[in-house]
Amino acid sequence: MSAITLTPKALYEEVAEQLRQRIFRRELEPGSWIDELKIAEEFGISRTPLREALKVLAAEGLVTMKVRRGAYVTEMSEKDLRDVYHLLSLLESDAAGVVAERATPEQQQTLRDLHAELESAAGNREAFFSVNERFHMALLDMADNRWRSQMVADLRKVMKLNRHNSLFKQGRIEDSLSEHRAILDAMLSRDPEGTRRAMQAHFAQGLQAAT
Amino acid sequence: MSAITLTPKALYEEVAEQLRQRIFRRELEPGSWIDELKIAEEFGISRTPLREALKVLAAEGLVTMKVRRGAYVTEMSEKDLRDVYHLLSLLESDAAGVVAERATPEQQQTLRDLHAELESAAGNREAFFSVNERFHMALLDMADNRWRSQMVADLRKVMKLNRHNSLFKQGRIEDSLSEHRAILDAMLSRDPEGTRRAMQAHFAQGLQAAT
DNA sequence: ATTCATAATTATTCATTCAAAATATTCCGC
DNA sequence: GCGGAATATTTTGAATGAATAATTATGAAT
Repeated sequence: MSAITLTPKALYEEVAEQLRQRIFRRELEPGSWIDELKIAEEFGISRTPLREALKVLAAEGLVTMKVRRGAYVTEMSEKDLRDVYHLLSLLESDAAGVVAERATPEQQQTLRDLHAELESAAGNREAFFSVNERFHMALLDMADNRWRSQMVADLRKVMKLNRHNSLFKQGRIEDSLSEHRAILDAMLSRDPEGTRRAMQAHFAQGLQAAT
Repeated sequence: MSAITLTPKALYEEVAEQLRQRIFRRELEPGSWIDELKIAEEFGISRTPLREALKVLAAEGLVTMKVRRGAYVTEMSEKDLRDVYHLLSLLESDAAGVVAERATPEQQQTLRDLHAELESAAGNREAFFSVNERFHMALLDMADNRWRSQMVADLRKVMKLNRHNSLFKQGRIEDSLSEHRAILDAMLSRDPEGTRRAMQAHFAQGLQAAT
């Protein structure tokens, strides 16, 4: 009957995801060296799939490979943070503009629903963060450009390297919500330029809060 | 005296570059399967560094990994071509705007020089293509955002997968030159908005010629 | 004759082994 | 006691080998 799930993903993919989680949880700190032997032993695997996973993470920007000296968790400077924010703002505002132009009524409803979910999650930091991410990713999907979606996904990953990852300081959740409302309003009015501006304002505020 | 061996790059990096060349030369066709054994034998290496190189190329988007099926050269649809062009336009026009705002007199001179070189290379397709790439990359460098530079470099690589890679049909070189002139003029006048518009026009024309 | 199942072959994926390089430690000399 | 060189240990990088999974082909049954 049920799927025995024979190798849904390759081992190196699984390992890559596990490593991401460890990095995001700061169990592996930015700037620190990644001990291949130790990690391989902890995971109960050999070094080969681990090394392949590290190459994937290096391509994403999460780790940095130094020749003959192994892998290091990427360190984000203040400038890196600003630069990545700038790109996210550029890419996501563009995507939002596209969606404002082309969204079907069903897609508009989906966004309304997600926003409602976001409003009701305002009390819970974790839930808010999670729904927020879903909202942004849904938008990206609707904009229908797999290359942009991939880039944004990668940039959002490296963003998580920053210790001020908690984008949400005092009152930031309320501000973020009202910014989201502005984005949604412009989008539902099919106002691409207004949507882009609103999204850019959202990111500008986010950067402000993160630094 | 001289450098004896000096491993400047890791083997898998070398292999990745070799594979890129083969893909760009269409010795490995889009959609075709990459035979690990065969390639490893041709390069005289083992499968291990080759597999690591393939992971890097997969992250760049040049090859696509299928679970338990190996690596395939990525196929670019017409839509993919348009989507990638759209992103290059977005990212490079943004970069050009930044340079228009912040370029030092020395950097402005460098761009003038590169443009002059481009004008004089107008007769030679290969040379023109090469200088053109140098111009765009110099601009990216000056815009000083390593994340954007990396993304643009990757996107430009996947662009080369397209058979209409010859961005330059009849008369395209002359048009391209005049577009470049417009970009440069706006940039030297420190007109960010005009520079962005000129760069976007340049890419719109490029897409037109490529489809 | 066609379809389904099983077996065999082929290729990917992971582990183990080996070699080379870099760093750290120790020993000897000044 | 300090500094430098040599050796040893640690660690990355590459190769080979073993095992698993998938596809294809063949055979049998309906």
